[in-house]
Amino acid sequence: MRDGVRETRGGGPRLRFAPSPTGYLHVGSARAALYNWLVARREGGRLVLRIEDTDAARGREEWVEGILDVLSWLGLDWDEGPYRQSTRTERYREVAEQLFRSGAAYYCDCTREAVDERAKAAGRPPGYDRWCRTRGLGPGPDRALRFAVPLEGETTVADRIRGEVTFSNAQLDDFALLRSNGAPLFLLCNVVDDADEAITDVVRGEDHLPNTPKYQLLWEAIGARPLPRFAHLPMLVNERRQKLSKRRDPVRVEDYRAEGYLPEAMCNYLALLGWGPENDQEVLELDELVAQFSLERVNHAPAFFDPVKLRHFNGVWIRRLDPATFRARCEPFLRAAPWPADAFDAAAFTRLAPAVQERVGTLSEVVGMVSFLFEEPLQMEEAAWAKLARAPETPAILVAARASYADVAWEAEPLHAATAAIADAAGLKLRQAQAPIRLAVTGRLVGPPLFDALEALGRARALERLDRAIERAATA
RNA sequence: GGCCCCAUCGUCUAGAGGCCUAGGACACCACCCUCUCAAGGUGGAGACACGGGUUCGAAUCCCGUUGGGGCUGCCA
Repeated sequence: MRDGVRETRGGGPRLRFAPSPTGYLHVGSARAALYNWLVARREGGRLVLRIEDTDAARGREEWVEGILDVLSWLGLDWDEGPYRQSTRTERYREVAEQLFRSGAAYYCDCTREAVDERAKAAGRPPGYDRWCRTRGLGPGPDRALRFAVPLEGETTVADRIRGEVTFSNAQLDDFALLRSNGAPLFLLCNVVDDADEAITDVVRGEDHLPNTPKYQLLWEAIGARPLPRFAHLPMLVNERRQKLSKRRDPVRVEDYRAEGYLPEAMCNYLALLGWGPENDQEVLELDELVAQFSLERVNHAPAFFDPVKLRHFNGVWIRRLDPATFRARCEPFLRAAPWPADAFDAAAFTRLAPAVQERVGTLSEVVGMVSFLFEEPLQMEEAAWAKLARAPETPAILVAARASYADVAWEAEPLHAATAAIADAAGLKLRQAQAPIRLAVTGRLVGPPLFDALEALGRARALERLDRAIERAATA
C-alpha cells in the first residue's frame, strides 16, 4: 500500500464514504454516509473516509473541512482517513500505465468535436465510437487514455439491494481513464482506491449503478482482489420526483444545522428514507438503528425528502432533551439573537425554557418565543395590536391587569388567579382576557403560557409594558 | 433515442402466497384537554398503477402495458 493507505488485517467488512468536495454536504450524501456507517458498525467492519478531489478545479479546502465538520456533528465517525485522491496522482498514473502496457487501455487523440461530428454524420446517438482503439497510439500530449471495454459478453452486478443486474458489454463505451492532460478520472481513481484500501462493500447512490459494470471490468483488468459487494441506494427526490438539486432544493445539511435541527433528528429521519423498522417504533437513536438496520431491507424506490416530516421528528427529539441539555443546545442561537448581548438573562430564560421546549420544531424558533424577555423596546405585532386596540374591552382589561398585577404575588399561579378574576369581572372567558395582556406584554398573540411568561419577565417590566399599552390604546 | 432501475394511502413506510376487512408515521379533518400556541389523547378520511398469467389462494411470483426516475462527459 502506498501514500499512507494501509490495509487492516482480518475480519470484518470495509466500507467507505467518498464525497467529492464540490460544495457542502448534501442530504443525499449524508444518507449514504449514514447507511455506510450503520453497516460498518452493525457488521463489525471499518469505515474509510475518502475525499474524491481529483478535479482540481473543484476542490477547495474549506469544502473538505465543512464536510468533515458536518459528519462529526451528525455523530458519524470514521476509522480511517480522510484519504485524499489529490495526493495519489502518481499511483493512478502508474496503474493507468500498466493498463496501457497490458493492452487493456489505449490512447486516443479524438477531440470532443470530432467525436460528435462522426456520430452526427453516421446518425448515431452521441458517444465515443472507439475510433482510436486499433490505431496503436502511444502516450503523448493531447492524448487521453481509454479503457478497452470487451466487445462481447455481459457483466453482472450482484447488488445487495436489487439482486443481479446484467449489462451487455457492447452497450458500454470506452470510457476515459486519463484526461489528455494526464489527470486521472473518476472511475480509475475510484477503483484503484477501493482496491488499495481493500474495500469489501460499496454502498452508494443508485445514480452509480450504470457505472458499476465499468467499475467491475476495470477492477478485473487491474486484477487485484475479489470484487467488492455492491448496494445501490434509492435516490432522494423532491416533490417533483426528481433527484434533489443543489439549486432548487434545500439540501445542505449544514443549513439544517444552522436552523436548529438536531443531529439525532437528522439521522433518524434520514434512516427512514429508504428503510423502515419492522415494528412501529420510528423514533430511534443511532445505536438502535445499528441494532435494527439491514441493507437487505432497504427499499428500491426513490424517496421524497419531506422537510415537514423532518421538522416533526426534530420537535420530537427536542422534547426528548433534558432541560439543561435543551438550554445548552439553544445557547448558540440565543447568542446570535437580535438583542444586545448583555440583555440576555439566563435566569429568565431558564424559567421559561421548559414551556418553550415543548413548542418548537427547531432551535432557531426559540429566539422568537423568548425575545420579549430581552428586547427593549418590545417589538409589537402591529397588525394584531391594531385589531385588538379597537376592541371595546381592551382598555378596561389592561387597566385592571395593571392594578391587579401591582401587588399580586409574582408567580404563575397567583397571576393566573388574578387574571381569571379580571376576566370574570368583565364577563369574559380567561382566553379572551389574556389576549390583550399577552399582546401588551410579549408583543405577540401566541407564545409560551402567559403566566409563566409574566413570571419570567418580572413585575417591573410587565407593569411598564402594560402602562405603555394603556397609553397607546388611549391615543388610538 | 439507447441502456438500466423503480411502482402499497398526498408523503415516508410495514407487508417476503393464506395472519390483510392492508398496519404505523407525517400531513389533513373532527372532537377532547386547554390561559394563546403547541404538545398529548380519541376518532375519521385516505393506497396495493393497469392488464394478463401461475396458484385452491396473490399487495406478495412471472409476463406485458402505462407511468416515474437514473445514466448516457477527457464531472464525481
